[in-house]
Amino acid sequence: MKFEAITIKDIAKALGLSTSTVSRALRDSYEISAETRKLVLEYAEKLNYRPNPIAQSLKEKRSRSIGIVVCEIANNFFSQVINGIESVAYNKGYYVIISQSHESFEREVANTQYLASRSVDGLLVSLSTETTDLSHFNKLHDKGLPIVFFDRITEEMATHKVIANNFNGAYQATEHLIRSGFRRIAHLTISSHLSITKERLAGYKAALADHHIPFDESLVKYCRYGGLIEGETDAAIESLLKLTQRPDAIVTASDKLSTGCLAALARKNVRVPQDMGIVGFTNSPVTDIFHPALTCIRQPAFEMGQVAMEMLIQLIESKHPVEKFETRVLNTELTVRASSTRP
Amino acid sequence: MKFEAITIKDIAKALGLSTSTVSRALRDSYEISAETRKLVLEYAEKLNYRPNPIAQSLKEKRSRSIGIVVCEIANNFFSQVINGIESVAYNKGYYVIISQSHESFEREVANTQYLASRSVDGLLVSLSTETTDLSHFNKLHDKGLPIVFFDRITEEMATHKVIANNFNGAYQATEHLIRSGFRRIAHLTISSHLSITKERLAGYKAALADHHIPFDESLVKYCRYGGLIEGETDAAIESLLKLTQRPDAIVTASDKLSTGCLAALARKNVRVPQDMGIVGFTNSPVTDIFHPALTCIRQPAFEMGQVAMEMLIQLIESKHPVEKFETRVLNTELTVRASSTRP
DNA sequence: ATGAAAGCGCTAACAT
DNA sequence: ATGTTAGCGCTTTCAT
Repeated sequence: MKFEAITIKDIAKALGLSTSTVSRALRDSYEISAETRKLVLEYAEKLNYRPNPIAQSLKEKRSRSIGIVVCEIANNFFSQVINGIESVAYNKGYYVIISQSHESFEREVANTQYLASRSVDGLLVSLSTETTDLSHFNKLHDKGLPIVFFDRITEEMATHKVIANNFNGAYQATEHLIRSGFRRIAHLTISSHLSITKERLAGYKAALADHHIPFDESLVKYCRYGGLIEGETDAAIESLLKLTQRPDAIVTASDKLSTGCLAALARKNVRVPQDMGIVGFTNSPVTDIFHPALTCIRQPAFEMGQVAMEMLIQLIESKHPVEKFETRVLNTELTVRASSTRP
Repeated sequence: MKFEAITIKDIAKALGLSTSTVSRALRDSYEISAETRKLVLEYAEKLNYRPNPIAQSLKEKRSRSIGIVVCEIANNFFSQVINGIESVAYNKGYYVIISQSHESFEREVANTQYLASRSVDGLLVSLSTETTDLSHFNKLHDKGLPIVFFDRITEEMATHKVIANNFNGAYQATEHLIRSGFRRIAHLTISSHLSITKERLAGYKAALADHHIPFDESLVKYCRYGGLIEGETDAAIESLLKLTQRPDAIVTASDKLSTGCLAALARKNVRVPQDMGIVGFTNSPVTDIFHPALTCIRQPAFEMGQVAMEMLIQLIESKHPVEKFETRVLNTELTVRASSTRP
């Protein structure tokens, strides 16, 4: 009997009404007298009555809460996305439950299951790097659970999606390096089957092609766990530096890879930008105090969260099954700093 | 009828048993025949039956979930604490619901209320900078909801707490600057009534005193929102630089203040460490690539999360009301880098 | 060892 | 306009 919370029953008893009348008054039903409503509302207010969301969920099979499935919150990009999601959710009266997979497929599945069993009204998902099998999402989606994918999306499911313009971002980054005089540009990126990896790789290749620089497979290094694992980035950088034709610049595809790259190069006494130019995808708020200040591609993370949440609410609150799905593509932004400026 | 999830009823019907028998078999009650249990368990397994946690919560008034109340997750320290919490929670079968106050008292209250109404079994709390009134926690605590405070704690409530050794951390930071030859050391810190602020200020003062440096009130600058608000840090740094006796070093008390300070000084063309030494409290994983590399006091954030969660579980699972409370103090770690090294 | 039934807090169909 | 009642999925007391 932990919380002697006030229930509808208490109010009903005190006011000599039935629980249903109280419930209706609280829910602002039309078939209620103004008088009774006022009475109930005032009394409820006085007692600071709060409906028990658990009971509501059990009854209504909905919870006015949504689940987020991401790999990490200790990550500038994702924590900013989450803030965007929350800003919309808060205004619309939805609660947000965050879960982290730590890039583990197994954890992603477990989290998804848990969220579903908690009757979340919808899911906002960015896939883990290990995920190739989508059946845990597909099953729920088929049963009618609204899902919106963001950032790391999949083509296998027909639903709303939001991504940054990764192609353009990588294109811009690469082109900027080329225009700054770099010629042998490497690409340090994440797991090869993530959507963002493919999109960024394509942008990188396109920029090279448009500037008549031949694509060299050996200059693309994949970090399966995006630098999350100890030594992953160092190993990749090491192998780039060992190439007989060492690159003179790197486009890094994620937050952790960008910072990991700067750190690894510093350790190897490779000077940036003199010996190696860098442009990185990152949403770090402190790129300007890096050594050197990091030229970066920034994703509109907060906005992505907002858009994703709005799309999800649209799906949740739509009267009719939504048939037409949209993939919103948000622009990235290049900020030039010292790390890509040829001396 | 979103999730046609299998219920106990379905199993009962299919097996020609009553729901109570099925429930007992599932819960491994002693008063059940081995045969029936086996039958039920196998069938449940086959159908991939999952008990509905919402129904369980409603019934049992517990949820095997705990709530986290923090100001921000887009913060190295807190996201690391959360990871520590999760690591323990996951192993012990607890689910974690994270809420952010964004340093707003109102949001903190709303979040707390929501978590409580969601029947969380306990709360892990780090106070918002605006919070002075603790009645939202006190009411719940009085009703028996276990609460453990971490980092930004309160003396007003008798319960388990975990903090870093903020006094020592600040003492070490200050003493290190003194030993490095700095003499006029400022302290850039957070809201004055936060526990961490007081503890750190005391450590700072003690180090000055022990080294016979007079304490100067004008060298302590408070940022109400810990640098979360635009321009807050800049204004504080500005006012330090305007002093007729300008400081030659600063001890910064938080992540955002440390990075904000470096950025502000760079903008003002104040060279670090030549014109200004810096030691900062921060859990940023990238202090080594800052310009200059930042000497810092690191808090054992992950461990703090683990300890807090263990304490909370102890409270939750204790058969008898816990009477004896503990405040665990975890050691901080000073790492010396360029920002505090007199040239 | 098993079943029947009540009840957690709420909503809604069905009376009146 | 209001009350009665059933039921969401589960656990648990009380019968048998």
